[in-house]
Amino acid sequence: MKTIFHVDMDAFFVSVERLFDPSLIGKPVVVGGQPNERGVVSAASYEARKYGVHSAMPLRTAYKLCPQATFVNGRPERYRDCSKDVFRVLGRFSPRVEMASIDEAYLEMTGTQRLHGRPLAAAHALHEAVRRETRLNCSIGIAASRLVAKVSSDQAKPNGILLVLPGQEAAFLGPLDVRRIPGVGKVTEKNLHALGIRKVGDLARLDEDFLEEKFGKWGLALAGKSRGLDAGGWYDAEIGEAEDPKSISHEHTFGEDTADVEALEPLLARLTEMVARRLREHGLFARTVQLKLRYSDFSTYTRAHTLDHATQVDTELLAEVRSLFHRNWTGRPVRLLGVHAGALEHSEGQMSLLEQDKSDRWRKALTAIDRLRDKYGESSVSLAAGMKGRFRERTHENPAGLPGKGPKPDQEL
DNA sequence: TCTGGGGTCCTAGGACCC
DNA sequence: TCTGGGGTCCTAGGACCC
Repeated sequence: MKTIFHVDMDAFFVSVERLFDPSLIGKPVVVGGQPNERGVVSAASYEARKYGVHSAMPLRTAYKLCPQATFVNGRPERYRDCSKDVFRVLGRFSPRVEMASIDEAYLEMTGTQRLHGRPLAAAHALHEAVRRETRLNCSIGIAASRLVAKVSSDQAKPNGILLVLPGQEAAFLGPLDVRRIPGVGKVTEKNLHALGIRKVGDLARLDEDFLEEKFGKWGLALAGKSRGLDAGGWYDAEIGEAEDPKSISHEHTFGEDTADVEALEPLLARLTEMVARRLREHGLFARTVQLKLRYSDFSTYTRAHTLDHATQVDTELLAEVRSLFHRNWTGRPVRLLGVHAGALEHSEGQMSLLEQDKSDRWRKALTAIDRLRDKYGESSVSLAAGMKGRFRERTHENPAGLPGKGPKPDQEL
């Protein structure tokens, strides 16, 4: 019988912010941005949740519900650093740790009894080690499947530990709302309610054929989940087997919608450069490029193109992105632009010797540029011709968008 | 309510091939 | 040309997660 831990950090972003600013402790805190900004809540403290604030809620709504809350901009680097600290602690409890997101992890604890004791004892030791070494609280769910471990950590919140004994899965899940099952969101919940299915137990009692008829493949998975099974896909994978990403994307919502090409083009270039850079970091090449356009009325369009060879070169990707943009943009004001790379491969695929040589030289040049950007900031080198002299992107390192130390801004290759 | 940004997985239709 | 059927690739969109 397997023993799996699901470790979930409590109000992670809020807790990290409180490490840096203890005056936030005990107060309603909203992480995600300022109340007058476009954006949504990334995390809310328990004090703010009392007023109905929750993650994914528009910031403006959160402000109406809880104007006395302190609104904090998210600082992803901080969260990544803290996440790594947590990961290091977890690594001492099992060689098989998988960060499922920035604030949650699965641990394969099967066969660790001799080293760490029985599951509950190990969980208490882990909880204490995390608290002591990161000053952050977490909740831990223990079960024989990923699914039940995850649901039980959720039930254990905040700051708790919950073990579901093998054989007790159905009894544990039965009384819970269907919404507690990972993968059941607003839409599926509504569809299930329409059929009179409200509790996981209702789901478990149903015939698999009925669920398959109503929901297709998803219905079968649902039947398994209602019984606590890790049926299908990622759930069945071994814990801690790192896989390559399947896609890499960046998108940005403008503070105000714009139809100004002098704003749209440079953003496309910057998003593409960020995507290309991450492709190189992973050693991956993209065969499909996708543009995302969102207009003022929130209508959203994606347009993709598959290349004849995979690439990680900024200019090749940008040429495609720009072409997609100009073929599809209606000229109306744009709310959001996004660049997405998919069909990722480990090499460019078949190429002539000449092309290969060109590609190698590109890779070397771009990798050198990546190092420059590490040193001097994202804005120090740009391939975006559209940016020349007209547009200075503001960056973290260079908040005023001014030319700084190091190489001249907007240097072209 | 006036709706971010990074992902994953699934569906469905059409093109194309055998 | 009135026309089958399966497999695979490509594209667009949507549900869902944190």
